[in-house]
Amino acid sequence: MFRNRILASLSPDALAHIAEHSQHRGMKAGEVIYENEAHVTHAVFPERGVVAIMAEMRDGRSVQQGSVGYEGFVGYAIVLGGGTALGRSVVLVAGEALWVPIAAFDQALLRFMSVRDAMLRYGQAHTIELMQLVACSSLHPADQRLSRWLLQTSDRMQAESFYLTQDAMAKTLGLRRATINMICGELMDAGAIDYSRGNLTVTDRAKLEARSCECYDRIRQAYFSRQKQQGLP
Amino acid sequence: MFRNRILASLSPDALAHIAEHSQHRGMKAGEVIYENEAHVTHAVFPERGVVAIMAEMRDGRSVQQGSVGYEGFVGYAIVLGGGTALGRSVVLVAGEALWVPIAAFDQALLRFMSVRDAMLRYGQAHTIELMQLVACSSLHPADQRLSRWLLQTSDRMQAESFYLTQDAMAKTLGLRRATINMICGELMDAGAIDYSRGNLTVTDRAKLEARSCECYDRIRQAYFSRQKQQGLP
DNA sequence: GGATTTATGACCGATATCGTACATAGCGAA
DNA sequence: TTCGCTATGTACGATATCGGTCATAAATCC
Repeated sequence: MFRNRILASLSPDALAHIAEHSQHRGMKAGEVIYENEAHVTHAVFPERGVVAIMAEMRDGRSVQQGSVGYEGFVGYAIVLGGGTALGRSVVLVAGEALWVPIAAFDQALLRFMSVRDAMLRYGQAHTIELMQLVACSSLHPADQRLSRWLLQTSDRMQAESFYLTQDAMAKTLGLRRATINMICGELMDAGAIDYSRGNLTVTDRAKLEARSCECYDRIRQAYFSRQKQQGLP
Repeated sequence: MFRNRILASLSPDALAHIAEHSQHRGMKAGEVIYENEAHVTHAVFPERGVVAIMAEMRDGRSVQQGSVGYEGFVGYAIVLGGGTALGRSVVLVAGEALWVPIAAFDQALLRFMSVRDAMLRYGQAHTIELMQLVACSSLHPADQRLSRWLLQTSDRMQAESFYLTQDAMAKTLGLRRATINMICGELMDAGAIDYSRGNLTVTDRAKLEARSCECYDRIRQAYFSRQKQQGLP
């Protein structure tokens, strides 16, 4: 039914309620969903494609603080009760998403246990991801971080091939394009990826995992293998 | 009554319920509160001192993923419904804390709106902090990060002086002790801090702010902006 | 088909940080 | 007091990454 994993996990009545009030929209690459601290009007559940949450610094440099694909949603601030976006969300790889108005979403949170459970699960995975990313970007060299990030993006795309320029990768990882270029060359020489003018393919996932840091596995586990949860009022 | 800002913000009935079932304990520097993924039995609200949440990598390197002082608590995993610690929490600067058993805490969450509100507020601030730290550790040089971190630690201590070895700072920021030593020298030359054998004093907060990155302000705002200034020294 | 834009590959010197090692000063214990 | 431990200051070469620039190939537009 829904590719989005959170939506797919909801009980039928919750899903019916949400779907009734929502709409499907395409996401074009580069499109900004929310500016940082913008008023959040919808929870956006990607069905396909990847949204990057970006930090933009005063000096113009930027770096990704997290990303969202079919396994999550944009607008976590709603759950935290803030109402303003925690970062700048930009479409990194084009796709489409379900836009759920905040009123319908809040009501669903209130009414359906399956929605609350899903939010707790996502909140936990998301928090673990953020914590691991703090460590990763402090400790791990650029080639390992890029390898990790390519694997994560491939996971979130549920695809081995997608469109991404070196420039986009550089902005995302807070590195220079020249550095990305060099590492991409190494990864191609190693046969881990194939790359040409934005058309990126992960050709050998095992090789890419070998070149990435332990953070990839830890984050993947946070999203894909923690299931025990308890309900919260 | 309570120095801990979360406890201080609770309604009298909630506070009475929590205090009744809890106990005060000292925290010695170096003491481990929870190992990573350990079973969480208490929510720990520091009254004084600072607890660091550490990531430990397979190669033995470590780095701080966040820290907790009088403005927060250790055991956020409880709120997320996980029950297992999200990182390794270690006492960085000695102090004392209120230990609230998980049963009493869950009950308070269920029963008192003020507890739920406090958790949402803290969750939001904590999430913003993590996101900013991801950006900071990707983009900002060691001297700015150390300056930011000293300011944050001073804030969490509500004091200008505290005990911290260069070795502890190095482990915390994921840098070499030699690097810390160099930067501390610069900060002392600039008159921003005073330092000798672990006895650290922030002598000129303004100078330290000037040398730190914008991340300090952003994180401080996340924790302190929607409340009255709570006696920052 | 030619012009323009986009994305790349590559190069330079500069600099921040690393890994390691070693010598010394203060401090507490015996 | 003397000893031993802890914390420090410092030095060296190695390496990763930066900042900036330029040339070129592919794609796109007219």
